[in-house]
Amino acid sequence: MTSCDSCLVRNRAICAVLDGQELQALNRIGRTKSITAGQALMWEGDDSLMVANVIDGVLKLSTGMGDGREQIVGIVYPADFIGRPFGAQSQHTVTAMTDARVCTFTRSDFDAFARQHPELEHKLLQRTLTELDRARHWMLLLGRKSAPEKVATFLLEMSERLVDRTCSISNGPMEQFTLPFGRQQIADILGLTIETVSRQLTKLRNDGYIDLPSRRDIIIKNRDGLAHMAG
Amino acid sequence: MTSCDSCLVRNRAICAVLDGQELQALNRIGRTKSITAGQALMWEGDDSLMVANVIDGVLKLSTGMGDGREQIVGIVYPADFIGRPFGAQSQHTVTAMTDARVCTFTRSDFDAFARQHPELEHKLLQRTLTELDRARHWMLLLGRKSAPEKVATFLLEMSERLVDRTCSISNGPMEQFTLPFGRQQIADILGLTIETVSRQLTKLRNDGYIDLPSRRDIIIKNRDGLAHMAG
DNA sequence: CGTGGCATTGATGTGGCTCAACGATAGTGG
DNA sequence: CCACTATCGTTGAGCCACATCAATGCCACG
Repeated sequence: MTSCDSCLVRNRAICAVLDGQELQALNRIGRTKSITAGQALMWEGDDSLMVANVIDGVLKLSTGMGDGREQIVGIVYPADFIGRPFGAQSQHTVTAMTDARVCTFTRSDFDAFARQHPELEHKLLQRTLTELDRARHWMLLLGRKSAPEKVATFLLEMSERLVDRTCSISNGPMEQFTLPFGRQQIADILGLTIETVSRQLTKLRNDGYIDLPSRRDIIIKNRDGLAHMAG
Repeated sequence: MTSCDSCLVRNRAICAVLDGQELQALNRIGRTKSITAGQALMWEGDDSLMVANVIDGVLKLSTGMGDGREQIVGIVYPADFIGRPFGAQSQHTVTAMTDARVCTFTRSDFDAFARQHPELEHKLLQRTLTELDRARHWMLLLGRKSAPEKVATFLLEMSERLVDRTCSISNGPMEQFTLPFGRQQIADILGLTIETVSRQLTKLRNDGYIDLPSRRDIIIKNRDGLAHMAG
């Protein structure tokens, strides 16, 4: 049995506010689960039956439109929380973009536990407020930014969010990183087509703002330039 | 002095979970404030110094881009909560779209009160989760829908949200309603230009989906048709 | 050495933006 | 009460950014 004590995200997930005894209780109702890249964990419109903490890996939240059109509405990293507590339905699909491990709870178990632990609810509230701010800020990008602005914003955002948090030595954004997803998914994040994303990236490379050593690797060569372009 | 007992939104705002005594305590730290249409209540980037409940009126949450580009990221109705508790900065501007009344608290007062009343925090958490779902769903519209789909979706959404909640007799969407804002603001909600909004509306009128008796009034004549068009 | 799944690149089309003129409506002051 | 004006909305013409359609290139895999 896996113990919370050895959990990789012990100090960063919402569990961080719990003491040893509370953690034991939470541990009893939790269950770690491994997912392979591409696999979905829950579906838009389904009954909300589970929630989870991400231990390892990157997942996407997405919503779609009958015809194939899809919009990625959130990206979830280790220590983030997924699922919809206190609600009947999942409003979006959760899919692993890399192999991932999550610590799952049935929603009813989690809801009951949370209601008995105000500190946990408070932490969850803080996270949710932050996510709401982030989502709303992304709406500006989707509604008002041009393709070059979108791509530049995206690269900067990624360089900040993909910082390897296990290594707390060098904080601040990274000048070099590997994207956890392909062009189609970048397009689905930015509300563009795959071709436009590709063209914008090669343009940024040709103009000396970035390098593209391989399909999924990015090197930022001119952060200020990108920031200026991001609008 | 205004008392919570006579508050219009007493049973729908987050305060609904508080008992008489708690409400008195909250009443002591709150202050009602009137705002005229067009006036801003807080600004993007400012220190988060106050939070509030909306008693009456409609307000917008918006974020902008240096040049004039603006995106409306939320619309706030009576009984909704505004502001950013437990955080240092307002992430968006709050502006009244109609004359409005709000019940304000300094952020520090509210934060302290909330931390002592888990039921209140729980209610706030539920609201925030719902708002997050709503914001993410709107991202699909902004990122992936065409102009006709956007406008159709907007009209349907408005007909559901503008239901006069003081009159609880006829629930369900309205076939006739008055928008609390003009064309520019519709454009800023949908990520379009004013001209495109205008054209789409007159097209919907010419095709018999809606009527436009005056600038701000909408009559829905073919809800199913609109729903189909919304994608 | 194929084969299949991405990514890039090019050619073409078009939806929505831009720029500009005009019309309607509400508010104002004579 | 009506002319005057400011504001807002509509309509038209033209254009451009991004989508679409199509071909080619690049690896990683068996």
